[in-house]
Amino acid sequence: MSKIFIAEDDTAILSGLKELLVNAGYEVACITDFSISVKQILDADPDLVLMDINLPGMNGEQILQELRRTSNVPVIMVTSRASETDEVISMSYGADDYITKPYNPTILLLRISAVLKRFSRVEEKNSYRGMQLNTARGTISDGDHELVLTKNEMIIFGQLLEKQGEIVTRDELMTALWDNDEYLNDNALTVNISRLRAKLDEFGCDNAIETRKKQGYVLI
Amino acid sequence: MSKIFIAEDDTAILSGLKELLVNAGYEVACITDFSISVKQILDADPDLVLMDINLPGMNGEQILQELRRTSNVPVIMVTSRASETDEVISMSYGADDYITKPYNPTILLLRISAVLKRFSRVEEKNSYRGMQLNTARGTISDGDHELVLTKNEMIIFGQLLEKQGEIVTRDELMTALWDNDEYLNDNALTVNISRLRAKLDEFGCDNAIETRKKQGYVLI
DNA sequence: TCTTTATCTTACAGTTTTGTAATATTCCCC
DNA sequence: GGGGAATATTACAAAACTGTAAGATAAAGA
Repeated sequence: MSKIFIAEDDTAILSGLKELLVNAGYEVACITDFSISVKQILDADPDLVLMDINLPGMNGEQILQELRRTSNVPVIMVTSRASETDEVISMSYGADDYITKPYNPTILLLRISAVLKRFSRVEEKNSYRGMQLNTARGTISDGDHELVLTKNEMIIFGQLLEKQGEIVTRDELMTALWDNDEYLNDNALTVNISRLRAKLDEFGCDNAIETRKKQGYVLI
Repeated sequence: MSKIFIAEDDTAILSGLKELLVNAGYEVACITDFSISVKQILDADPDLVLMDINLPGMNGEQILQELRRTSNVPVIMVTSRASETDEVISMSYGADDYITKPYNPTILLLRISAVLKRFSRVEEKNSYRGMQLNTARGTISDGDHELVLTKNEMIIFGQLLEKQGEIVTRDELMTALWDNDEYLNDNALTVNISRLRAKLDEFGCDNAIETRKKQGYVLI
């Protein structure tokens, strides 16, 4: 369930939005007092922010600019401006979509779902069987345990994950591993695959990598 | 300079778009014959795709769906449909924005620039001083040479890069490195920083990491 | 079924990575 | 400017990583 933060000071509009989103199955957080701060948003750690461009004190564009310094959370701007150009300008500040008031509930929900889907598309590349892949740390974790992969294992797993369900040839893997400039024993890859499999098995991911003889490997 | 692929079969519209985009400083690629295929787009390797939703043979939504199986390249759909809902539905297929015909040139350019900016925001996190950081491979490359970092070096560099220009405390770094469950010699971090610095220096990035005594480190 | 070829496993050794300790240097604060 | 804490450097040894080789399986084709 995705959490949506609503940055809106008009209580009537706010409660309308809240009801709409809760009924659509979202978790909703909103500003607690009548001044919005970036800290409030960051603390709530939402999956998406719905922000009125006209907020008391600071305007939405400023908030957005400040938010963008530390976060990439998707933001949809709610604007009452008539000019299309103004809307696009607000997007150039880093918003991901915008919608004009008065908004059509169905369209708002569709836009929210589109933005969330677009983002999960970018991020889901880093997950496998519900586990999180942390490329910078070279680990896979399922919340409880963490599997540490070596550099070679990471490269192989990364290649396989990028094309999960599809065949990755041995050549592709060897190029990714050794850049082909130094030709290594053809078996080196086999050994590395074997080691990765052993680790994945031990971690509970049995038979994650399937061999397609004469073709390559597939991450199931 | 960003490369934009135009998937449009109407030659009049196509040449109009082409002129507009080239004048705006973009590099333009387009379909060569009158059937568009996903392969054509992938081969051109564009930074953004501008696609008419009504294409001969296959419709734009199908192309988009197929494209999305192997690529995350941003796509703007050009649609002539009147209903806002239809537009949003096309977005739910994985488009990143849409625009209705007849389009306003200024708005089209603004949208293109917004989408490109949004994407570079997601991706630029992985670059430093014009060099590309490849977390999966554990390397930094400037096109010519490649610097191979060890796991520890990668973790430290990753943390610093994520907050480039801001102070990262020693505690944060130690948590990232060792998760605090095993308390290590406080000096272990210092040594690892020292090693990372040596490598960066050797690679030509002199004084990339500044010490802020009693506060932490900053990646310049 | 038999042969051939692709892939797998295991053990080993060279190399790299990494934490420790001892010592040196830097910089804050009085 | 000097004492002292924070940070750096260096050398070393243990641990982890990785390619090689030799032999074991497994699958495809005849």
